[in-house]
Amino acid sequence: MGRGSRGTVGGRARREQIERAAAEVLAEMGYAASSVGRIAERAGVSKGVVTYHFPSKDELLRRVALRLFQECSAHIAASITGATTPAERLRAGISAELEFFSTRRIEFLAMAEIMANHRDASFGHAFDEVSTSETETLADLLAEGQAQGDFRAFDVHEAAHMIAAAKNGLLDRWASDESLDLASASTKMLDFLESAVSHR
Amino acid sequence: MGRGSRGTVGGRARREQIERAAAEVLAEMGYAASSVGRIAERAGVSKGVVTYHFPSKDELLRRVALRLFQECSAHIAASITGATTPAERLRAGISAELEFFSTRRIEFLAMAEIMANHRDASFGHAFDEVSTSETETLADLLAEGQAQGDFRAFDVHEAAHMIAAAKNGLLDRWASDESLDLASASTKMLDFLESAVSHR
Amino acid sequence: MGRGSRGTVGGRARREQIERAAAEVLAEMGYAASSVGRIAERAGVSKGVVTYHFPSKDELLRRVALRLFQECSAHIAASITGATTPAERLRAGISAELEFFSTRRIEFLAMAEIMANHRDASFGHAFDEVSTSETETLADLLAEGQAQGDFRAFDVHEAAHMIAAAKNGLLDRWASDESLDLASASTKMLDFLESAVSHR
Amino acid sequence: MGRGSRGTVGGRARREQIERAAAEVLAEMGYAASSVGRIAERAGVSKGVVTYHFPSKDELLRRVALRLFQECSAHIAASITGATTPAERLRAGISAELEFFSTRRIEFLAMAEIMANHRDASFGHAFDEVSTSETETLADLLAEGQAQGDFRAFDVHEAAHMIAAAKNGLLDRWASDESLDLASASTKMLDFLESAVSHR
DNA sequence: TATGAATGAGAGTTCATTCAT
DNA sequence: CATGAATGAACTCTCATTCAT
Repeated sequence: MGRGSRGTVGGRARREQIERAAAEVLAEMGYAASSVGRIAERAGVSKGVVTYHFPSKDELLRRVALRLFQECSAHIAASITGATTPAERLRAGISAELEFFSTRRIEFLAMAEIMANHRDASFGHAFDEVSTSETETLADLLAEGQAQGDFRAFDVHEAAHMIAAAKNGLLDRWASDESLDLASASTKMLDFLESAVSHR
Repeated sequence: MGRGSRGTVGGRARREQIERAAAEVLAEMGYAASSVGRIAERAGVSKGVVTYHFPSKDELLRRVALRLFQECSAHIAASITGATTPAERLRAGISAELEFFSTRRIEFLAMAEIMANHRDASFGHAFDEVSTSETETLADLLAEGQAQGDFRAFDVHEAAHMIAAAKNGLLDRWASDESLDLASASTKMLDFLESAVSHR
Repeated sequence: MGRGSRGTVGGRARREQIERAAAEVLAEMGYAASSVGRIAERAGVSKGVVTYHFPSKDELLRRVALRLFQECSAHIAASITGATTPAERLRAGISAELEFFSTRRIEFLAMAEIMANHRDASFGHAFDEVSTSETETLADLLAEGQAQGDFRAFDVHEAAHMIAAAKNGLLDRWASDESLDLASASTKMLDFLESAVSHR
Repeated sequence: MGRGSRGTVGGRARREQIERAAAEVLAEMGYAASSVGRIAERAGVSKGVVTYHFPSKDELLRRVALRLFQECSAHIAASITGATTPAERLRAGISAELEFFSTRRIEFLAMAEIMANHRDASFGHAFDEVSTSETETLADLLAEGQAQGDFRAFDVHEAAHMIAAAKNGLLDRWASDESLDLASASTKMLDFLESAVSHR
């Protein structure tokens, strides 16, 4: 603000256009090949535009990844509303995440590239925190289920990590194999997990 | 005669030294920062030495990753010997893998960097195949357990993927948090998994 | 937009400046010593500028050589207009070529370096083809002269090769000895050739 | 002498072996790709051997080229003996040269690569001198023929250059087209040249 | 705002040469 | 004599960034 277009309406549109282009290039060509020039070319603008709208390439990538993250979180939160029991909320949350990404494949692949390669101090931490809070939420859910007698006894923290890992593993599989039926695998996984945490 | 120094005694030592240096740089600075120059510097030799002993940077990284892979596989195979029931073999295999990597942290981190970032045709596939065969072995184990009546009914393929994901997730956690008690977490995970697959 | 700066006005000027510098370096220092860095230095710009304006070093050299080639061809074509008899056209064409290069010594030397050293598939062939078509044109001219009774009988193809060789030999001599009087030597050569092909 | 094997019998054999390998590599891969390593590999020896037997790569190449030159000169000299008239000596000399190279294609191609690319002060001059003396010998021959009334009047120096150029042009053609019938083309060329210099 | 132009650092790789063994 | 090892300079090319217009 003050200088440049950051904050104006046209600026926002440009930024989104560039972020979209960045996601496409990342998904198709990988992190190493995702140069500013290539992104600009994909966006149909000159290289300078990218530098103008983003303080740095790192910032651009950070935005691409974080935005998807946030939208996903919002989607999950909305989907959990209405689920009452811990078991339902568990299913709802994981289903929502997988469902969300399944409609945003390119951005998901881009985010994966960024997270895998971006060795930036302040950046990695951001994701670590998100993933930590995700696991904690999960652990709370499991503890609640145990307290209500729905779930059997186990270490809720380790279990939370494992459930998160199972979900991420599924996303990884889907990332390298688009033909994988995410919905079906998701159901199977949730069935397995549910019986793993429940009294039987 | 020939190219490089493959086969000689002094050459082997140098190569190992360079591979060690490469692993250190990869673990500490990440894939992007692991230039040939930096690796040579770390090894205390000139840049040309690296090119002399390895046909290319890719080959060097491939060796670093594959060697650890193979050693790990051998360790697991040796550890499984003696385990008789599917449940025991499951525990033994996963324990062995985690135990193995816990003694080779730097190389593990290096391998993780390489696997995540090396977008090379013939190379990435090599890892895909290994991980596929790992999952298949796991699935076979689960099926055997079901056949023997030790394990309850579930989709063995999905379960195999989930178990592999849980194990990899644990390694990921340990990768970003050295202080994590791998042995303890491993036990908790295996306990959870065991009761998840068993009749109760 | 797009790659490089092809098409803009400022870009064209820079490109010509760089091509000029490349020709100078090639002429003075030879092919092997004509690195991009040296060319940039001679042009008074940074190394990156060269890569910015030309997709590759090969392309730069190709342009330097081909442009001179084309200008020479145009000059010859223009000079032949007005010559009616085969003997006149022969003289006119060869004179025009020698005269043209005599005003472009540096570029000629550069082109010679490039043609001699550029072992590039699609490139070397381009020159082979041009020289082939040159010889064929010459052979046609000789055949026409024979048909009209101006020239005596001889193998037109071999003679065409020989005439071309004589002309190229003269250029070679001039290339290694700037003080050689190209015009005078040219006249003597053409006199000799004329009486060689004519009835006497 | 004193140090090393220069001058010993075994040394001479090694040197010839290396020179042969160098010629092969030059002919097959071109000047730029003819590294010491590649030459050593082709010779079946280690890289150090080359450096041991030759003070430098340049010296090696110089030897490869000059030796062929000298052998060719000797062959020509021998072939001229017995030819009495200038016209016969002209034919004999040129025929001998073409015939000589036709039996030494690889070395000829190597020599051509070296002469085209070797921009070394003292080296280029050596060839310039040889070619100058060749032309002078030719000019003397032509002058002698004119004095004896065998040849018509023309500028002997220019004619000598032209004849040399025609011969070199023929060799150039053969260099880039092995299937060219050197003997037949040579005869046609000599017929043309003979009638060009003779009274008719 | 947007552009093309320019920069300079850094990448991987090749190579002639030197040297200890 | 011969070797493998090592060096360091040079090469082309890519790229994030800066800047005048």
